[in-house]
Amino acid sequence: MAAGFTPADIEGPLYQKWLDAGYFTADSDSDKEPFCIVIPPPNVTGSLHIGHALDHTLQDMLIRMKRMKGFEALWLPGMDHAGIATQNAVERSLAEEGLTRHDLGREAFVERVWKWKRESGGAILGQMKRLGDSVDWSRERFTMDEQLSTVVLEMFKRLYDADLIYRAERIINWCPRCMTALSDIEVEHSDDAGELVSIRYGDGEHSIVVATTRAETMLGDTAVVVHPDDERYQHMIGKTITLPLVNREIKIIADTHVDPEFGTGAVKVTPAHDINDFEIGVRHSLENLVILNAEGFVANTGTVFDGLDRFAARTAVVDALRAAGRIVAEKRPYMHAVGHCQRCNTTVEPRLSKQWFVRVAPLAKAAGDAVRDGRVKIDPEELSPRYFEWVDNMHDWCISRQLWWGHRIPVFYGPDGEVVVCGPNQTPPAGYVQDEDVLDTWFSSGSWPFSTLGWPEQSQDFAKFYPTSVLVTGYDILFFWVVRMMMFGLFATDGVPPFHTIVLHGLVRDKFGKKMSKSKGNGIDPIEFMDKYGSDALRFTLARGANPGTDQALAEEWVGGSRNFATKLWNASRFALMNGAHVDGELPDFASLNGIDRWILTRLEQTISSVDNLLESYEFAKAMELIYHFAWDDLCDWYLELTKSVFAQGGDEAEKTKRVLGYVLDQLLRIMHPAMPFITEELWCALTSQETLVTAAWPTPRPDLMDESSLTTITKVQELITEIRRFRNDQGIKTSARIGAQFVGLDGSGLSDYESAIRHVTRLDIQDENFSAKIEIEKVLIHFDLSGAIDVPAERARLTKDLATAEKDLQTAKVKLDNEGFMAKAPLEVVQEIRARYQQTMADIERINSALNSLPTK
RNA sequence: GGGUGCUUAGCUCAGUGGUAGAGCGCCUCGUUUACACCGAGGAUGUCGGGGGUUCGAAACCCUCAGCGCCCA
Repeated sequence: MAAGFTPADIEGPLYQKWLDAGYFTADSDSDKEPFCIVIPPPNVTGSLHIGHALDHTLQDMLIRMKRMKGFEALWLPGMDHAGIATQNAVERSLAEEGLTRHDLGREAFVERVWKWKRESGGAILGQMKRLGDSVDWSRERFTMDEQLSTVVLEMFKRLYDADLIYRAERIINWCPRCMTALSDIEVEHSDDAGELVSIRYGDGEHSIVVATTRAETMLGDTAVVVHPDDERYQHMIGKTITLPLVNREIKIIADTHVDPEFGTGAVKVTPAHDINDFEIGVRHSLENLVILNAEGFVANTGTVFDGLDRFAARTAVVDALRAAGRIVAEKRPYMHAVGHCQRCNTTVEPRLSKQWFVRVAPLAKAAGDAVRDGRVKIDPEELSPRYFEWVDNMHDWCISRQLWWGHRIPVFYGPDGEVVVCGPNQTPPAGYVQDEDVLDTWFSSGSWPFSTLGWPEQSQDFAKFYPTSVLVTGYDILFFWVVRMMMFGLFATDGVPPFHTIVLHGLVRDKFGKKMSKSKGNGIDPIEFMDKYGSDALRFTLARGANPGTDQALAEEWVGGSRNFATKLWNASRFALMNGAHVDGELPDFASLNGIDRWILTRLEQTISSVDNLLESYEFAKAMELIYHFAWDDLCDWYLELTKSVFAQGGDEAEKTKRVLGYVLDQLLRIMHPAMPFITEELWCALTSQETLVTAAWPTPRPDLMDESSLTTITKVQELITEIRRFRNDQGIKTSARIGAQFVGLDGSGLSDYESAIRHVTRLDIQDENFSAKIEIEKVLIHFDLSGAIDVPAERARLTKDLATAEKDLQTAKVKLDNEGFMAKAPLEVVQEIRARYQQTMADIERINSALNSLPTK
């Protein structure tokens, strides 16, 4: 084994070895119980960011553990085609050649996108290999694959036939730059500085003041609305008023939707450009005037503003109103929520247009019920209100996208407006023309858990692995994707939810807990960290920070710390092998082992059992914490140190310890493997001379290897050693200096078996002399050979400090025991514990006092 | 505006009724053949403020303050 651990030397070759051996390839023919996770498909244009690294680490941990537990484990990889993002990317490269997609035409453009995908898409797949993802590459899927595209047709047809897809003229979110409709979730809201302008409509008695942040929309106003009970406007309801600049008469209507307390209590209504106004318009049969074209320019108003873009028009309209004396108030900046296109950040325009929609009410209800009645669990449970809030209030889903890259809507229009929807293998009547638009990307990724497994065919994969087991993703895409999979899965497979558990993790933030963003420049590149510290270190750091459903801060130092941990494990294994640790068959008879061996085996059993429980309940951080402390504290700091004297003495005792050490490492590496697959594989193969840890068995409980009493005994040994070290430290004795000492009373403490181990780690030699310095540590009297040079003040300070601590503890216990309420009402168990603590502390105080009194006075 | 979290050591975070914890950082000492990416020892908290429940509260309830997220 190399003296130092260099991740880069082992990671690539090990991953290749795993691929060559086919360990990750699932067998749908096997008798093993299935365990399946489908990957949240990353965007084909994307690369691995730190959020993926976290998401994949957790999924890989579950998959690797289940594989070791003997499940037929399938982790299915793939990507989505990211309609808008991909089309944007290819259009950008076309623009460099001075071309637009229209120059190429639809067919050539789509071919161009495929070419781009082959050459530049899917960079993330190689990065997943760096991370060690144990995905089944033979089953890799892409949402634009032929099979998955067929599923899209099938789903569209079935939903349409079930009256769950319809076409309608509605207000949708329109991106004037991407030139397409967006669904609600593709719009991000932020509080922006805008303006609030109050405008007087009408004159004198017959006038009303309305306020707006979008003055240009007044060109499309078709009404002013007030609350029916608002006394200020009673005389005007039902009349008309003249719209300034346009000189059009618009109605004054009453609707309870208006909040009379807000502003003037009167609201201008632009039904074609605002969702709330649209709904009012429907209730009152108002005319919808579209005053902006697809590019966001004012059009068809017959005013001087035609041809201005919407922001220029806003200024121009306000100027014109001001000139006409119609501006009552102007407030700038006025902070208000503005929607932006998720992909290009352009301000989204609510726009009336004809689109295809999914009628979500019944689907969303089914998705909500599946969680409500417990068929699907959300972990952690505290996040389910967010899920319910969404599914219970979901609006119909606009699925049309005015793009060329994606699944073209399988609807054909006849010469007389007939509508025909074609499923797979169906062709439209002659002369019918297909809808120009494509479907939202989420429409295909909503089918991901079953489309990737071969549905609607009863394929072997589908039969074996559907429903999948758990879905692991960030809580931030609960609405984007998880809800859609739930709706589609329940619909497509007759009420079978696509997974039984949804595991939600949080976001990775910077070291100060701030959200990472391009503008702040505080982003973290996982590849850089893998280069510097190794994949295992990054994975362990992320897993250790993954408390259920909560965000985690990540700093380079933390990853460095995990690298240190990996190195520690490497060195400990090297030490073990150098000392002949090995694994061969069963352990020596447990009862014949010394207390130190029994202790480490007991601690190992406890650790295995807790780690298993924690991983099974998705408590990744806590599991990693236990592993870290068992490996570093129990194994390295104590067990390896205490066994050094055993190895030094050799003989039968040492032979047994070699086997125990080998066993402990073997088991530890197994439970660490899901989190740190590379280093554990390397070390385990060196230790056991076996082929791979990837398919080795996960540890099962071994109550026969537990001895609770060893915990108490070794804790006493540890306390004694710590006290001796403290004494040496306070006395200024060098760690390396060997000094003479005699132990008196080890027998009485039941620690005589450990004398040589204690002497070894505390570097105390036996000398058959009478020493002047006598120090009592714990209950053991230790005579030190300090050549008469004991540092009395230092020792007095040490003991005085101990005394103060003990007295404080005594006081705390005494207060409780003197409290009648406590004695009467506290559980007997607790009372006994406090009583024992009281007696122990009394004894300590006595001991310390006696030690203080025996110190020389000068 | 509606919902929902959070506030514990210098920093980032665990801790759902019984003597306040971890990692990193900090201080002192140290090359004792696994490891200086290390070892040994040490310091550090009116658990956001105020009330209440309880024998006992960081934890449960009320309230105030500050910060965050989601949805309007």
